Amino acid sequence: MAENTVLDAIDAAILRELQNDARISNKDLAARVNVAASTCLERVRALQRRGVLAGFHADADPAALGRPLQAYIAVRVRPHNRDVVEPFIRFVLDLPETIALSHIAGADDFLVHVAVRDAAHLQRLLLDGFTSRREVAHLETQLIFSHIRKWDIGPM
Amino acid sequence: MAENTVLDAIDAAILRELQNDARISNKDLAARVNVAASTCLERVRALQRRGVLAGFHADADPAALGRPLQAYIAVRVRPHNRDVVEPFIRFVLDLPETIALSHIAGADDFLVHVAVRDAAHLQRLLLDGFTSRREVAHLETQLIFSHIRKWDIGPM
DNA sequence: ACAGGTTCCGAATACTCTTCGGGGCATGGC
DNA sequence: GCCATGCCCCGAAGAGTATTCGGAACCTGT
Repeated sequence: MAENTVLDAIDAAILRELQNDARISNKDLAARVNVAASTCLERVRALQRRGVLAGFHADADPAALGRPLQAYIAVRVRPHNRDVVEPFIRFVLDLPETIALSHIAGADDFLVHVAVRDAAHLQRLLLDGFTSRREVAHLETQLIFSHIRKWDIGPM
Repeated sequence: MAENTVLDAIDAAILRELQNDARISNKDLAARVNVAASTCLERVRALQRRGVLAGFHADADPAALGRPLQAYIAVRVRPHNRDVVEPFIRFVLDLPETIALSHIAGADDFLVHVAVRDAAHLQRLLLDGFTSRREVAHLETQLIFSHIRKWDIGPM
């Protein structure tokens, strides 16, 4: 199988199963995709080597951790150069409220996905965390009613 | 330990380790958090029962799957009522390009996170997938330069 | 102090992981 | 056609791990 082609049927099935349940035993995984356990193990390792499988992560529920409110914060950073942007990224990633951070093209420069306790907590985060920083030129906050992440993405 | 309190130190450590590597063996996990394997196993199951641990998922790299370009699509859906919104959500989640979908409060109604092959693919998705639908009143697309997801979120 | 409840541990069995040698099958050269 | 080569796959078996369960230790309120 060439390195640059899409996945074959077995790899795609392995990917699907592991995205669905990363803690499945290798034996059960092998049974689901109809190969021997040893074959399955080697294919999983190959997928990791190729970078297709980037990692395995437990999904913690922010609400169960006392952070039931989520929001997107769109941020414009001025001036938008490396010396300003890189410390800003580090700052955002160090915030415990941050779940994800995107650097985007458009009117806004960053989209920060946060999970907080309540509206007061969000307000404090915006005022003390963001608007107090000099490089933050503009903020726009959108509450998230619901956020659905599709776990099983595949080749197209 | 009360059900409504935050996690104790051991649970927090288990959560951190499993978010970091969901396929760690129970024995290694127990060693890392300094409890017996049997204790560790029971705590992990309790965290699942309590809903703190919502699942375990392999993280596949969209770029390695031939979809190196990501974007946010902000969508306004009119009329914004249940009969229109629910089919729209199903439609978006069924698209293979979709990675995540947020229902948000603000000028826009939804934020769709997609991964595509290239700009032409994105254009086709927007024109054929979204603007051709009658309930889609407005679209705004932002390319994503980089997207960083923080895997280890914890109690605050 | 003691009863009741909870949490933790370690031993033991059942089960799983992982390695490794070898078989089968496609591909390509001659 | 026929063999050599490389690739993928498999099963066996020892090493390692998961899981259960009985009992010890520890709170906590009376």
